[in-house]
This record gives sequence, structure tokens and C-alpha cells, in this order.
Amino acid sequence: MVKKIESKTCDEPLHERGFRFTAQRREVYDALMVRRDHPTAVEVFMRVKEKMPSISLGTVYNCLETLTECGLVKHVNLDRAPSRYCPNIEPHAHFFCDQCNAVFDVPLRKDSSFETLWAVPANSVVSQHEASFRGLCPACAAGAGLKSKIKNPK
Amino acid sequence: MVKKIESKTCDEPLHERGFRFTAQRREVYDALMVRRDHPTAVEVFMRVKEKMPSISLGTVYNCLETLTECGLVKHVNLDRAPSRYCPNIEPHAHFFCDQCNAVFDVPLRKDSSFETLWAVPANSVVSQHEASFRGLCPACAAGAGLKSKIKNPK
DNA sequence: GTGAATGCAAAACCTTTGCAACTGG
DNA sequence: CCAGTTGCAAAGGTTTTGCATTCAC
Repeated sequence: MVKKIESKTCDEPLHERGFRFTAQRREVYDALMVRRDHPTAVEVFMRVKEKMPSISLGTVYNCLETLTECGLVKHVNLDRAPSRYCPNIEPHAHFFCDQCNAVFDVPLRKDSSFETLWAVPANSVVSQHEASFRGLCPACAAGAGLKSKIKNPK
Repeated sequence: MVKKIESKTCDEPLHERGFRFTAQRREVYDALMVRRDHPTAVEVFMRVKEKMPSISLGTVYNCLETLTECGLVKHVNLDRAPSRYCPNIEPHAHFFCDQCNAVFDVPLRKDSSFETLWAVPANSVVSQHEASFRGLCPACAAGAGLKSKIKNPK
């Protein structure tokens, strides 16, 4: 059995679930994989439209939904903002920078459990855990610190 | 200085921030405090409408937004479902039961830090952390276990 | 009295759906 | 060939907005 180094394509997971491997699904998946910056559906649409001008926004939504069903992509939601999409299927949280609006993946520490942090009721069954952070990313935090020193030279 | 046992009203936090204490804001806040079951805006609207038939849905949204600004209420969002509202302002997560659709508060364990769970980048500034769980609540998990034993008597 | 808040309705917004035309396997 | 998928447009549901009227302070 040969172990694949990296899976850059989405044809097998689609076929395994009875979905067709269409050009639109390939382009949508590629758009997520090439720039892993958590775009919205409209941003994905604009990127794919450059290579495939005939694609429609509805199809982008459909493709993203199908890819999610296949476990290739995850929705990322914060508050009521439009959904963003992420091809990182490892367990992770998201960091939203309030200043530059970037979204970063936050890895789960190995050998840790959410039970050390949250008092989840005994005998409940957890099938999914989502977590997100808001604040300033390292770059913006450095800039903000600089600015506040200038503006408030205590 | 007299320490208040419990604050059941929202007039002071509103006044402190320059907002008026209107009958609608009081009723919306009371509706959240009386039954702490994380209702949607439409559910709050229906409950308040019984005591105050003239209230409009737009006003409920406005009141919820104002109460949120005053720190009396928090939005609760999961995926793209309608926002739910919660008058518990202690740090906590939420558990969504997939079977009975109830939403429970999950307390933060004392003396714990999210850094034990999540590898947040060094030098970032975290101003907000939100977490949610999906699964089966204890009651539904017990019922599901029963059912699966009957249906799949391995 | 005066500016803020309400009620109503319309708009804005993101996302889903219906259907004829097309296409992957 | 034919069920699954697309493109287009219209509908859906939640939330916000505009404005005349009302009300808290």
C-alpha cells in the first residue's frame, strides 16, 4: 500500500460518496487550497470566475456544500458575518483579527482535552467542538502597541 | 455602601451608557431573565408580545442590540442558524443538543486557561473567546443509548 | 420641550431553491 | 444515455434601515 504524500485533488472523496467530479468543484476546491485565507462564498466566486467566467454564485454555494459533506472543507462562522470556508480538516480553532480582519487557524495542542477548560455535563455526548478567538494578531498587536505609545506617552 | 443581592433590572446599566430605560427594553430583558433558554429574536418577540401587544420585531432587535452593548446580554450563534440571546454574562460556552434542540450553558472551569487547549500565537491579544459544543445532552444521550440497544441488540 | 426610541414597512443581505439546459461517467 | 449538476433567476428567512409618531427625561 502506497501512502500518498499529499492529496491536492478532491476527485476520490467525491466519487466515494457518489458525487461527480466536475470542473466547477475542482476549481472551487483549488481556490480554497491555493490561498488558505478563509474566503467567503462571494470571494471564492470572484476568484473562480477569473478562470471560469461562466460559473455562478449558486454553484459556488452548492460546490462548497458538497465539499463540506465530503469532509474536505469546513464552514467557519463568527457572529452573523457571512460564512467563511476552510480546507484545513485537522481539529483547530480560528483567530479573527479585529484590525486587519485576517482569519488564522489555531492548532489544538496535543494531549489536551476540552474538559480541562469547560465543565461539560457528565454523560453528555459531544460530537463537535468549535472555538474562536477575537483580538489583535501578532502583527497588529505590535503596531497597536507602537501607536498607543505615541498617542499616549504616559 | 450597600451591596445588592441581585440585579433583576437593567435601568442602571442603560442609564450609565446614556440609553433610556424604556418599557420595551425592560420587557425584552425580563423575557430573557425569566426563562433562560436562549431564545431567538422571534421567540423573544412572541413572548413579549403577550404582555405588550404593540411591540414590533424591529424593536426587539434594537432592544437586544442595546442590551448587548450594555453588557447585559450576549449573542449566541452556531453555524448560520438565527442568533439566540443569553443573559448570562459570566464566561461560558454553549452546548447544543442535536436531538431536543436545547441550548445549555457550559461553565468555564476555574483556574484554567484556553492556552492549555489552543496554541494561540504568541504576542497576539485575545479580547474574546467563544466556544460551542454539539451533541446529545445527558437526557437525550440516555434515551439514545436505550434506543440503540433495542434497535441494534449486538 | 427635545432628542432618543418606537412601530411599521421596506430594503438589504446571505443563502437556498426551482427548473430548463447541459454534461460526466 | 440519463441521473446528477449547472446557470440563472426568483424566493426564503433573518436582520437592518428610514421615517413619522411617540415618549423618557
